[in-house]
Amino acid sequence: MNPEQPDYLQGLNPEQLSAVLHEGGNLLILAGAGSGKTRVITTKIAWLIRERGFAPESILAVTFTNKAAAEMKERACRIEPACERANLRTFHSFGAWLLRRNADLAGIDKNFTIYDDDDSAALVRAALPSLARPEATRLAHAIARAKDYSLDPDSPDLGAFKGFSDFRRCYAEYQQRLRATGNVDFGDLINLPTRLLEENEAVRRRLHDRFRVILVDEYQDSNVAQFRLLKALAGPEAYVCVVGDDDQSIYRFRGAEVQNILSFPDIFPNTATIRLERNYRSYQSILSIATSVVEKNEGRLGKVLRAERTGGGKPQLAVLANQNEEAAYCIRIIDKHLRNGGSFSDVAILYRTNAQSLAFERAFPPAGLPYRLVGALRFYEREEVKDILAFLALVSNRRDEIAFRRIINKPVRGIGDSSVELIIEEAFAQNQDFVSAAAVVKMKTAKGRAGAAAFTAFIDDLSARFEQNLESLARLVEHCAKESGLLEYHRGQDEIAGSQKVSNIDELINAASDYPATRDGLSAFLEAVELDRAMASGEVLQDAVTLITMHNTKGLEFPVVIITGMEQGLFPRDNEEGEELEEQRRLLYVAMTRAKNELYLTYCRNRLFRGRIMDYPPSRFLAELPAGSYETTGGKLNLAVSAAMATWKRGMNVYHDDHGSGQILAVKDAGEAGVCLVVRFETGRQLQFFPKYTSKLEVLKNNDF
DNA sequence: CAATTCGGGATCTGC
DNA sequence: TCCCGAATTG
Repeated sequence: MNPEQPDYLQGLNPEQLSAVLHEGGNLLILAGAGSGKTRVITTKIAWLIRERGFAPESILAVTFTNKAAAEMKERACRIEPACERANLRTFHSFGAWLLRRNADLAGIDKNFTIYDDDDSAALVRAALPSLARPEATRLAHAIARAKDYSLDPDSPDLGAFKGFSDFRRCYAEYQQRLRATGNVDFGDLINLPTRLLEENEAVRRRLHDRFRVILVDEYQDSNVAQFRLLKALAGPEAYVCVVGDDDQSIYRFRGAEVQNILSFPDIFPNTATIRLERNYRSYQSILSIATSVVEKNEGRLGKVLRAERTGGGKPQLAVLANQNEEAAYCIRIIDKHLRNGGSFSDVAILYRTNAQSLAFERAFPPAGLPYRLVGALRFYEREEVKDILAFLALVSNRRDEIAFRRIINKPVRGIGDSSVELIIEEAFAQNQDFVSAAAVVKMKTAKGRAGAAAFTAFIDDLSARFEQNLESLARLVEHCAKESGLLEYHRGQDEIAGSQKVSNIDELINAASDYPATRDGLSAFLEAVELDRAMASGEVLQDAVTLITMHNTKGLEFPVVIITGMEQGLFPRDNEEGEELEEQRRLLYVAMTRAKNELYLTYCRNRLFRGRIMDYPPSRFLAELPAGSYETTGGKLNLAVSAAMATWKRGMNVYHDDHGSGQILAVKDAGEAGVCLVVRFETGRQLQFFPKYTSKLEVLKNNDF
């Protein structure tokens, strides 16, 4: 330890210190889980400002989640308050920031709103009415992936996106329709700034001149489009530092490209590489079991994590009957933790899908457990929020087709599908916005006429209120909720369904109070809601258990972690093989390495799924864990079944020595006997087999699994 | 033409 | 269970 170093550099280990003090070329930090990378980044930002004289405004740090961005800002400001003025954002938030300031040059409306995946799918349906909904969703998904790879409709590489008869034309149609609305989707938030930088020298110079330091956290989850933006943004003078861990790459499904981290030193010359392999977070027993998971993967750089903390017990696996017992088990763990002097906020309950939170949300309040639900609001909860936002979006931009379609007849005002299409066509034909078109088009019924008049008058009234600038934004949003009739409408829905829509609207109104009642304030508010799904989800409880998806835990840590739902078919899903399966292993690795002191896993023998009780064998990941790496409570596990379930799947084509070709109709848990297969052969016969006892059955190669 | 009802089919992760 | 789309009724 060097006594001449400033206080905030004391306590860094040699690798961390060299990462903070590195200058000159570019820097790649390969940082294992819990190796203190956030500390390195925040310390580095503070050091650059304090010791190296960088203006805070010249520093850009991007992360992947809002939670991580907020935490980074808080920790950096704690060391050096001037960090408040540095640009610490998510990639998408940075893209939106850049586009708002250069909207004219990028060819879009300054008050653009951001289309999420649902909006994009709705736009695909509007542009291509012949598509059924599932197909439109798949197409929207494929377009989003193309944008992740920075591919335009005329890019020659689009051939990789198969599965649609005319993908190029559909993509082009979508893109044209999107530009007509004046709005952007998530992919545009990355690609439009890149294009602006690449094509406009003045903008490029200005930004190169401004950003002298660019840091990227969770770099293993960047996609090709983000890599290209980073390249375009980094001027010849810029210092680029990226931090990542290939074992924690968990967003391949949305275009993340591990190649970015491997090729970084080739693209950014004079790159030094520093590895952080000392883990300060978890006990060795937790690191060992986590490492044993990713060791099963083939394509990895490979690194050794060493625990700096000694002690700690073995991870526990609980075998439980169903999701209610699972919630009860979690309550017992939390109670025990509290009795030992811990607090609610020490505990996180992790799951693979958001739908799994429901059992905990039901079981916790009666047990007196406060909880905080992190991340995605479920769709039905968002419905009413999006309705209100659609009115506001229309005030912001009257060409917003999806917002218009969403609320033109909600609550019902006698304007049916055919009338809506009439208005849309009129708007396109006359090149005018949808609200004006609604005022002009002749409705076919008296009800429709009255409805359209009331609608346009209401939008005009809302717009006027923004111009007058008399009320706060929260009051304007409240006015909108009441006078649109949506509040009443959703109150009725609440009474029918017992839902919480009105209180969600109240939360939305509260969230608006942080923004000024101007058009720019409205745009900022809409952007924040779109980019931060957690924002409108309610007040932050002081001390509460965290309910969170495994994906959302990236970058977080908790003294006690319970990973729930270790069932084959849920985690991993049965169709996940190869690269996808490896990604799921990395996800489990991420989940396990969030735990500081105690790690629990739960497996439920059956689970309520789509209103039905379904049997599940244990996750194949449990079968992969070394025998002594954890302790089991609550019952014996039949891991033979999960291994067999991984081999035999419903729908597979099989061949039997005696009966010929056939297809698997069902795979049943047969306990000690492994699995029982129900097979229908081409001869029409339907028979059952136990693969454990016969070798006459084999999997045919022509399966899509 | 608009609004409601009923039956079949689906399944995640997130900026 | 929930949601979509076809079919039916007002």
